[in-house]
Amino acid sequence: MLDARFVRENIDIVKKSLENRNYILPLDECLTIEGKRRSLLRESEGLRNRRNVVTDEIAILKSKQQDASGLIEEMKGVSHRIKELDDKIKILEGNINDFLLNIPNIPHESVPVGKDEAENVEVRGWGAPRLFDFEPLNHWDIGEMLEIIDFERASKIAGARFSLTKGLGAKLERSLMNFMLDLNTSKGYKEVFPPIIVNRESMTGTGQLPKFEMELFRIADPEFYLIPTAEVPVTNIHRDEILSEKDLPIYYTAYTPCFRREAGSYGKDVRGLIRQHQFNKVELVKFVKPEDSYNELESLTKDAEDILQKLELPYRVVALCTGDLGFAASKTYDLEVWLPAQQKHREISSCSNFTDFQARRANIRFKREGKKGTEFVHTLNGSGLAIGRTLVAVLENYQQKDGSVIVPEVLRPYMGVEVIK
RNA sequence: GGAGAGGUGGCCGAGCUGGUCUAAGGCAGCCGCCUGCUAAGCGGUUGUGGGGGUAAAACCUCACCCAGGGUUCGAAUCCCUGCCUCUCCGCCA
Repeated sequence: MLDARFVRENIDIVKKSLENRNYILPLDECLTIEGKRRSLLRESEGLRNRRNVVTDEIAILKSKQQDASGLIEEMKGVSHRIKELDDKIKILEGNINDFLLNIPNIPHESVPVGKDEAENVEVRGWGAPRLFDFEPLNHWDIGEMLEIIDFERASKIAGARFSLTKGLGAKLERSLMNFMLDLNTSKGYKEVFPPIIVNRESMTGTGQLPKFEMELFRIADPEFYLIPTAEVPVTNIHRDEILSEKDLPIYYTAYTPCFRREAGSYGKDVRGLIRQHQFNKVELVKFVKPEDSYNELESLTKDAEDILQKLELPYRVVALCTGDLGFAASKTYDLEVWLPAQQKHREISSCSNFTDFQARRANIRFKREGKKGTEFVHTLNGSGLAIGRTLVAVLENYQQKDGSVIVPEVLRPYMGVEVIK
């Protein structure tokens, strides 16, 4: 969410941002409502001031056994008027808030301007795609041949876009999870294991609600939501808190299952593990001081890249353009891993700086030493990494002609074997 | 699921027969004084958000005693609803 005062004082910046993101919102109308709200608020507060004064006078008169009926009559009218004004103000505030909640974050000046993902910019690459002396198979064929992934039974149990790993496949999933958590915690990220169903406030705090309800699994009664990413519970750890400057930066890493409706993606990636309703992911989350957040984005991205490098999987880093940038993000790097069967790079991590956008919604502030007042922290997060897609990348990149799969060096202590066959 | 207790300022804790509560008192923190010494004493000070004001401050003002409604001229205090915490019983991974 943007600050109402920021919007009214920087209307041109906000308009430019919306234009670059291909958004159309009636900003001027919102500003008119905001002006109206402030004038009503002033009237209401003036009357309250009057009432506070007169109420004390009434108390004094009564204690002296004197008549106060005139003042009481007057105050009846004043209180009535205050209530009228407050009702109007509340409606206007609701309108303004709904409006602000639907304004996306402002892209950083370094973000390339572009219409859609075709205009994203490759920043760097790492590793060379392996040369195969045979036709590489899709991961779902490898998985079924080795009997480590079972799509049919998963759809019997739950439905389409669910999967079941077993044997060394299940162990590979668990090994990836442990490897990533161990690596991340060795760099100072604190491991947390949060709730994976959350309330509406948490979803609103990180920006999933109210705009993206259709993408979430919801539990109706009582109302809860399944998290689409650990970003939600982990960022909300500090909702409505005032941190002290010396607490910052705070780094967390968390493994959680993630749940997504994938509404609107019918026909996309229908086979395999790429797009599932339920998948596992290890996430990196940071709370930092405003002046540090863009440097922290670079180091967070490097930390995610390091996982791919240690797994020796080729990838590239892409800076998202304004048209492809997520709602809450001011800047995002996607990591895309090379998948030989598809002959394509596919997203395996998305690292974003949300500046104060989530912090304002979730009310996460900090206090500087020796300074009055509070400021919003900046929040960042990135996958480190999506486990299902990493499993795909390992199977496809490490497959052998005989159908077996070599276990990456760094996973062998976790797997206990060198080859899956 | 049944029975009971409770949610007050950074923390502890009074107030809860409605009106100097602009919330006592204590602790902690900060500033100063005194005292020659890691102690004690004395005085002062301390939150958050909004509106106005200013070059920026100062300053003025409104709101905040879990949240949301209600009663009243006036609510921390009375009434209703919800959320959360704790204790006991039952059930359960």
